[in-house]
Amino acid sequence: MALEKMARVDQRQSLTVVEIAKRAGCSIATVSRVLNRPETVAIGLRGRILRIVDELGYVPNGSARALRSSRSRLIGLIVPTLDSAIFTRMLEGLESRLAPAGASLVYSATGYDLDREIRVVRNLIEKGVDGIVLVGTCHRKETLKLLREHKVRFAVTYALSEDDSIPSMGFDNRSGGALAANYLADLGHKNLAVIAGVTRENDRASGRLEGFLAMAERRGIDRSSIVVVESPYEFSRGRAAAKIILDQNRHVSAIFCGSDVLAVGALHGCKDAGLRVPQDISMIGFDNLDIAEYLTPGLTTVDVPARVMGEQAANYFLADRNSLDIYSRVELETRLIVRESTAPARDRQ
Amino acid sequence: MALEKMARVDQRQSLTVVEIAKRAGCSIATVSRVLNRPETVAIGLRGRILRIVDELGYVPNGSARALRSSRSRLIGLIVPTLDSAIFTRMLEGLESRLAPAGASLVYSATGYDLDREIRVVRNLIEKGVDGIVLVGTCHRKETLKLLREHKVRFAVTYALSEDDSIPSMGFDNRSGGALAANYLADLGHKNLAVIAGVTRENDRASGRLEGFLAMAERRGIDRSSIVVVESPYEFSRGRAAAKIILDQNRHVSAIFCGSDVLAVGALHGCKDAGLRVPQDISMIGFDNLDIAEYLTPGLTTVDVPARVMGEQAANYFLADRNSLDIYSRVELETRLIVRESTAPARDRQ
DNA sequence: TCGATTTATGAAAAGGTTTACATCGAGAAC
DNA sequence: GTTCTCGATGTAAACCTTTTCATAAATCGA
Repeated sequence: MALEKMARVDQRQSLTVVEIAKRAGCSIATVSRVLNRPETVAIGLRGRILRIVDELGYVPNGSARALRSSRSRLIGLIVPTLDSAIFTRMLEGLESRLAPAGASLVYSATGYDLDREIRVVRNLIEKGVDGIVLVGTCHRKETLKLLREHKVRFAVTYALSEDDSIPSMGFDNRSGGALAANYLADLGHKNLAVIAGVTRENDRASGRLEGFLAMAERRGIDRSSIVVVESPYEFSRGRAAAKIILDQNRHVSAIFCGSDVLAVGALHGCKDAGLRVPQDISMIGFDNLDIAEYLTPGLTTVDVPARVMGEQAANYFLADRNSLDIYSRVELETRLIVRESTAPARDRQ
Repeated sequence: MALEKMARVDQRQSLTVVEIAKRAGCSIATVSRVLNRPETVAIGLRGRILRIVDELGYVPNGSARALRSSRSRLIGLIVPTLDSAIFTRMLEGLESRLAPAGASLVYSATGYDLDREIRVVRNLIEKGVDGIVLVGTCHRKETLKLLREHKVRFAVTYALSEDDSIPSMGFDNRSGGALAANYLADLGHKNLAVIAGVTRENDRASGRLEGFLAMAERRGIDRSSIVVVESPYEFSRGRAAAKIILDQNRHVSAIFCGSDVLAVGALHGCKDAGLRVPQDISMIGFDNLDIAEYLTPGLTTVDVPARVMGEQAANYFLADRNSLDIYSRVELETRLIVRESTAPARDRQ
C-alpha cells in the first residue's frame, strides 16, 4: 500500500508522453504524432489519445520538444526601449499574429546601445529562439555574424535595408522627414528648426533628419540656416531642446521633431517661451502616437505603420522555408497627418 | 581528403560541449562546470576552456540546458494589453532586473479576457517558463490550477492578494480611489462623476471605483448621487463617456477617471462641451503616466508604482527557494500627484 | 609518514521529445 | 493469387546538457 502511494507520487512528478502512451495502449511515437500532425493517425486512436491528454491535463515539455526538433516557437524582439509607445505598437502587432500560431515573444531592450545588442542577441540565441526582430539597419558586425553563424532567421524593422540579404519590413525614414519639410515649405515656412533624435548609430534618427534637410534644400531653404538640435526621446529633453532653439533663434517659425515624444516636450517648450502653437510657431512630430490626436493643439505628425510592421514581421517568421522570399521585404509608407499644430507662416521680423 | 572535408562540415553543423571538451582535452562535465559554476574548476583548465569557448563562439543550447536542469531562465509576463503605457512601465522594470541575471521575458497579452488567459498560461507552461507574472487578483480557477499543478512560480501585480498563498507585489486599488475622492472632497466638490474602467472581472477597476465611492460617502457625499460610467481604456471612450456625463448632468463639478488614458479623453470631452478644466470642472486620473505632466492642463492623478512592481516581481522570481518568503509580498503605496486639472469647487447652480 | 579529508576531474545516466527506419496489414493492380 | 503500394503504427536513436557517483590526486593533522 505504501508502495502504491509512492508510485502514484512518482507519476504525478512529471506526466510525460510515456504515461499517455501507456494509457492509450500505443507507442509514444503515436502520441507525438497526434500532438504534431494529427491527420497522420487513425481517427479512433487519435480521439482516444486526445481524450486522455485532456483528462490528465498533459502539457508537452517545450524544452524537450525544442531540443529534439530545434524549433522553440519563440521569437525574440529586440528594441531600444519600450518607453516610447511606438515600439509597443509593433510589439502588439507581432504578438497578435504570433499567439494564434502558438508562438511566443521574448522581449529584450538595448537602451540604444549596440554593444548591449550583441549580448542580447547571444542570449536570445542561447534561449533557442526561432527568429529575431531587430530595429533599424545599423548594427555591429558581430551581431550579424552571430545571427548568421547560428542560422537564426532575423529581420529588420522601422527601416528598409539596403542590403538585399537582410529581410526588412519597414519604411523609408528619409521620405518621412521629407514629408514634413515639404509640408512646412508649402505653408511658407522659411526659418526652420529640427529637434532630431540622437543620430549617432541610429539610422532612423539620422534618416529622418537627412530627409528633412534634403527636402528643405530642394524647396529652396538654405540647409545651413536650419537649426538642428539632437536629444534623446524624452518629454523633458524635447522641452529643453525647444528652449535652446527659441533662445537662440527667436525668428524660427516651425520645428520638426524626430518623434512625437520630443514634440510633446517641444510644445511645452514653446509655451514656456510664451509662443502659441500654431499661431506663432508650427510643430510637426513623427510616429503618430495615439496621444498625438489628443494633445492641445492636436499634433501634425508623420504616421508610421508600426503595428503593420509587427504583423508583417510575424508573417515572415511564421512562413515556412519555401515561401520565405514572399515575406522577406515589405515596404510600407509614411503619411503626413495634418492636425492643428501647423499653420501657414506669418510674416515676422 | 573528401572525408576530411565532410568531417569539418559536420563540426560546423553544431558546436557542442563535446567539441569544446575535445579541444581542451577534458571531459564534457568539466566544460559544463566551467559554464555554470566556474569556481569549482582549477584556474588553469578553466581559463583554457573559456578561451576555446570564446574563440569558437560557442553558445550553449538553452533547450538542452532547460530540459536537463528544468530551469529555462524564461519568465512569462501576462498582461491585458500594452496599449496603455502603464503595463509597459512594469515590463521595463521587470526586464531591467531580469536581463542582468541572464533571464528573459516572454510577453503575452490577454485582451482582458480571462478565458484567453488560461490558454496563455498553458502555452507559457509548455514553453517551460520558470515563473509567470499576472495582473490583478481575479483569475479563473483553472488558471491557478494549472499554475499549481505544474509547480510554476507565479505572482500577482497591480493589486494585493487577499489569499496569503498567492504572492503579490502591488498596491491597494481602493486606497487609490479613496485618495482621489478625499482630495475632491477637500476641494469642496459635491457633484461627482466617475469614468471607471470596465469593472466586470477586473479587480483593479472595481477596486478603484469602490474605494472612490466609499470615501466619498465617508466625506458626506451621497453615494447614489455620483454618476458612474464604465468604459474601456481608450482615449475615444473617455471622451465619449465625458460627453454622456455632461449631457445628463450639467452640474457635475469633478470627474474621477479610472486611468489616465480615460482622463485624456475626458479632458477633450469637457472641451467639446465648452467647459474649462479646472475652472469649470476638475479632473483626476489614475496611473500617473509620463504624459500626464505634459497635458494641458497638467493632469492631477494617482501615481502607481508600476516600475517598482516589475522590479519587485523580478526579485521574487530571481530569488532562490529559501529566501522566497522575503519577496513574496510587497505592499506599495499610491500617492496623489496634484497638477493643474483640479481646483476648488465653485458654487454653481 | 600514514590515514583521513578535501578537491579536481571523468564516466555515464537522465531529462522528454521527435523522427528515421522498420514492420505489418490491407487494398490495388495485374 | 501474387506482388506492390500505401497507410498506420512501433522501435530505437538522437538532440545537448546537467548532475550523480566514482576515482584520483592533493592536502592535512597527527
